[in-house]
This record gives sequence, structure tokens and C-alpha cells, in this order.
Amino acid sequence: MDLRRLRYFVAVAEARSVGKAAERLRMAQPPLSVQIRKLEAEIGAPLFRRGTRGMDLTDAGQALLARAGEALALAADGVEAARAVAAGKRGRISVGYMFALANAVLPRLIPELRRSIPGVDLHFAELSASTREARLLDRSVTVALCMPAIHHPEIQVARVGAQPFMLAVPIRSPLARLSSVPMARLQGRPLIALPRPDQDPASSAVMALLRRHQIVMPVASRVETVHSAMSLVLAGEGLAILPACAQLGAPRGIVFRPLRDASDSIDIAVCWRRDSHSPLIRTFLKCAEKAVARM
Amino acid sequence: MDLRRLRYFVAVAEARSVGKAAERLRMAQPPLSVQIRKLEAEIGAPLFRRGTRGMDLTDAGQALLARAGEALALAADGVEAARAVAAGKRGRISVGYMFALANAVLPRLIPELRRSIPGVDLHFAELSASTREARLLDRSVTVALCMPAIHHPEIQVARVGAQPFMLAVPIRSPLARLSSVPMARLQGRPLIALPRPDQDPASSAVMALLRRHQIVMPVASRVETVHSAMSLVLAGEGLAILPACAQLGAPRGIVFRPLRDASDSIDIAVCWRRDSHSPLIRTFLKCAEKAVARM
DNA sequence: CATTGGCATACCGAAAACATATGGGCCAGG
DNA sequence: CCTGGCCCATATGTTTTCGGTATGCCAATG
Repeated sequence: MDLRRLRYFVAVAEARSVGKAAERLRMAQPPLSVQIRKLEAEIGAPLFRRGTRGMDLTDAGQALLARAGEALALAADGVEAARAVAAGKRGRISVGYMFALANAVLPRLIPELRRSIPGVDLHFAELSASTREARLLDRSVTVALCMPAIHHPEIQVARVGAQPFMLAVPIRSPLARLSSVPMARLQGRPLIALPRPDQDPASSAVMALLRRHQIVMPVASRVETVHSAMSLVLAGEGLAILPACAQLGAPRGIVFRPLRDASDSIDIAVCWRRDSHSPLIRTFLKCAEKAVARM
Repeated sequence: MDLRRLRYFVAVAEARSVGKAAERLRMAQPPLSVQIRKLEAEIGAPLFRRGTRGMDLTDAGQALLARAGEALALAADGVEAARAVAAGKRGRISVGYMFALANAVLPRLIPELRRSIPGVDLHFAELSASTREARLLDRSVTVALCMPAIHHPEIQVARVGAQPFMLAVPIRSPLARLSSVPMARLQGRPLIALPRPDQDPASSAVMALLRRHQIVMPVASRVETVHSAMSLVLAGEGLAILPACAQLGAPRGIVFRPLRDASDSIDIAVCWRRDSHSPLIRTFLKCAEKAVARM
């Protein structure tokens, strides 16, 4: 079964004439006549009654016509959909983000995406650093919002912004009185840490910061998310060094203070597979830049 | 857009490999590879990611695949439906019948048809003689049940049975006492007639019967249907000469009596356009023969 | 470093489709 | 009654496209 034949058949059925249909199809009449007869031979039954004034569908022809039009439309819609997806006008983008960015970035990012790519399905999943990397690699997420970036040969990275580290302290702590906290004041205090540095690059950035200033802070607890970290800070378990944007989700009773003489910051990055060439990714990147800039 | 390409595309997508798909399609690998690339060129975007271990759909490919399978199925279904209609396994048959046969034939005919051609839509319309002919000619009915047959160069006829003429009399009439009525007893009595002979061949058959026996019956009323005729007979307006099968729909108070020494009968026939070649008509004919035989 | 598995390219023969030319049936108008 | 026009079917040559074989290229593997 060939779509060309079906297309010809539909044309002849609509024009009720081989000649008229041939004209509309920009071809000569005889080959069209031949194609119709071949179609009839393939089906094994006449599809038209030949009269002296054109052609007329038989019952079998009407049965075919009812499906043929739909099949043609569906095929055309298929290529159209494929083109639209390839052009980034339709499709699906799945975003893996980290908890720390949820409150700061998503509220700005999502409307931006909806405006830029209205026909595209958006999916969001809050994922740990290691899961984001795995899901990028197995393609079950399209892009990841990371802080800091994922480093992997298969993964491409675009920096879209940076966040200074700040100190999260209970509002009742004496440190909260300072407008900024000198690094030296952290010496020896208990730290609420994120997962081990080998599992979470954000954590290793904090460690590097402390090491560079030769500060030692005993790890009081390890937690999964900045939210848990802030809860423990509020409970008085220790202090946390967190990206500034985390304060958007901070509970009452926690304040963020800049770290004096520490200009360290942590990158916010968009990461995706090097071999994903969807134009959606470019668009996503632009949206993410805008969203972070307005943060 | 060619269905062959779509078929190939679906095969490769399912096999996730050009080689495997080529094997399943009973063709060599290189031409299949070429066809896939042509499809990609036509769409203007890659549909597969080529890895070292086979092929993998891109998002655009998935969008196409979703429609392609349906389009293929629809096209296949279309030819299947056309074949089924041509073979008389599906389709539609529209039957024009006359009132006089409704009670006698339809209750036996319809179940017979349902058994023989279960997938076929049945339509019935009670039509006058002239309308049956017109509707046959313009194809708005497929077959007509007639008594007697339609004569027309475009219309083919098959006799499926015959009905003797009988006399319809009120049960209180003295004629009702006779087991059969001699023709001579009709002389001069008022007749309830069907439409004028030039409009209704059944009526002209009755006139011929009377003429042959040299009986004159004044026409008391002309009615459209045997049912009306029987109502008037019951009202004492006159007598009616009707096909025997009409007694099935006779009201209480009407009896039918054979006409002694008149062996006239009227044919029951199935009529259809000479250029209608649907096998449904053959099947219908068989069913009608059975139904009439069991009458 | 060689081998293997898988897709892409090159080239050739075969099949299918299209165009031009022509034939034949059916209605209409002279 | 005949003739011209309309429309579909058939015939034939040319061109396009498709499928097969041979081969190249790349990457992963041992």
C-alpha cells in the first residue's frame, strides 16, 4: 500500500473525474488512470463506476475513502509534528533541579519558559546531585539546574549565574547582630554540612572555602537539603554555609549574613548531554539566564 | 510522503537497528539505511541517534512514530474495509419494500439477513411502486421487494415466489360462508381497488384477472395500501382482491377466500440495478427466497 | 593491534512511474 | 443519421527511484 496511490485515489474521488484530478495533481491523465486501476487491482475490487461523465465511487470506494483521508492527514500530521519537535516548537523538556534553587529560580523560570515555548510539555523533578547526573546521562531528564555545575565528559555546561556563600544563623545568635561575619568567628563552631563532598559538589565548595581560610568547623550533622540544614540551624545544632539564594526558603528565625573577607561564590549552571541538539535546550538556557539575572 | 518510508521507519524504530529491521523486512541493510536517510532529509531533522550499538529515536522521531503507526494501521484498515465491502462482508444494503409484503416477508427475511451478513447495515423503507423504481434507479435503495416485478431496462429481476389472489370479505358477508368463491359471484359488486393500473402493476394484475373472467366490478374506492383496502372492506364499502399474503396483516372481521376457477397468482420479485454487482445482492436474493418459501 | 559489529557510501541492474500519442464509447448538436 | 467533443483506457518510450552487492569507516572489544 502506497500513500501516493491513496492520495491519487482521494483526488479522483473528490474531483469525480480522472482528468480533473490529474489537472489538480499537475500530472497527465493517463498515468493517473493507470494508478487508479493498479489500486483497484491491489484491493481486488472496483472502487469507481466509470460513466460517460466521470467517475463515481462504489460502496467499496466509499469505505476506502473514509479511511484514506484520515490516513493521509495522520501521516502529514506526523511529519509536521516531527518538524515541530525538531524546531523546538513542540515536544517535551524534563528539568532536574536541586532543592536549593527551587524557591529562587523556579518561580521566575517557569513563566519564562511558558512564554518562550508554549507548545512544549514541561516536567520538573527535584533530584540530588548524583541523580541529576545519572538522569542526564540516561536521558530521562533533558537539562539539569545545578549549583555548582556537573563535570563529566558527556555533559555540557553553561554558567547562568553565581551565588555568594552566606552564613545561616539563628536570629537569636550573637552572630546575627553583625551585618557581616568575619571568617575567623567561625573557627571551631559546629557546621551543618550537606552530603559528603564526593557526592555533592556544593559541599566540596564549602570545604574548599573553609580550607582556604584555614578554618576548621566540626561537622555536627550531614543533611540532604538546604531546607534540612536550616531547620537544624534553627534548632541550634550548628551553623550552615549556604548559597545566598537559599534564604528565599528560609524559615522565620533564620537570618543570612555575608561572610566578610570571603568573596567565594558558587556557580549556578545549566547542564545537558553533549549530544542533545534540541533547540529547546538553547531556549531553556536563555530563559534560565533571564530568571537567574532577575533573582 | 510515502507509506513505504513510514513502514521502514517504524520497523527500524522498533528493531532499534537498521540491520535487524532489514532482516525482518527481508531486504538488504544498505537500501534501508538509504531510505531512512531520505526520510530524514524530507523531514529536515534527524529521527535517530546513531550509536555504535544501533539506532535510537530522537524526540522528533518519537513524535513521528506516534503518528506513523496509526497512519499505517488506518491505511491497512482502509483497504481491508474496501475488500470486506466488495466481498459483501460489510457495507450497507437498503431495501425498498411494499406494504403488502411487510407482515408476510420481513419477519422471516430480517433474521435471515442478520445471520447471513452480520456485519452489514440494513435499512428498510416502505415505498410505493413508483418510488421503489425511482429509488432503485438513483441508487438510494439497493434492492426492492416487489409484487409484481418492476420492468425497466436498467433493472434486473429475480422471481422469488408467487401469491395467489384471494378475495377479502367481511366475516359477516354471505360470501364468507363459502370455502371458495366462484368468480361469477363477483359480478357487479363494488371493488376496493389499489392505485390506478398505470401507477401500480399489482392493480393492473387484478384488472387483468377480472377482464379474463369477464367480470365487471365498479370501483368503490381507490386506496394506497392493502391495509387501507382491508379497512374499507371491513366497513362494508366493497370487496378487495388481494395477494394471499395480505391476510397476515388482516384485521379481525376480515377473512380471505380463494377464488374458485381462477388460478391467477402474482409474482413476488427482488429487483435491483443491473449495474450493481455487490455480492450483497446475491446474498439478499438467497435470503429472500428462503423467507418467501417459508411463508 | 586486530577483529568484530554496525551504519554509510558507491555503483549497477531492475522495476515503477510519468509523458506523449492514440484508440474507443457515449452523448449532443447539426 | 452522422459528426465532433468529452472522457477514460491502452500502448510505448524515457526517466526516476528502488533494491542488491561490494566496500569503506568508525568504535568498541579482547
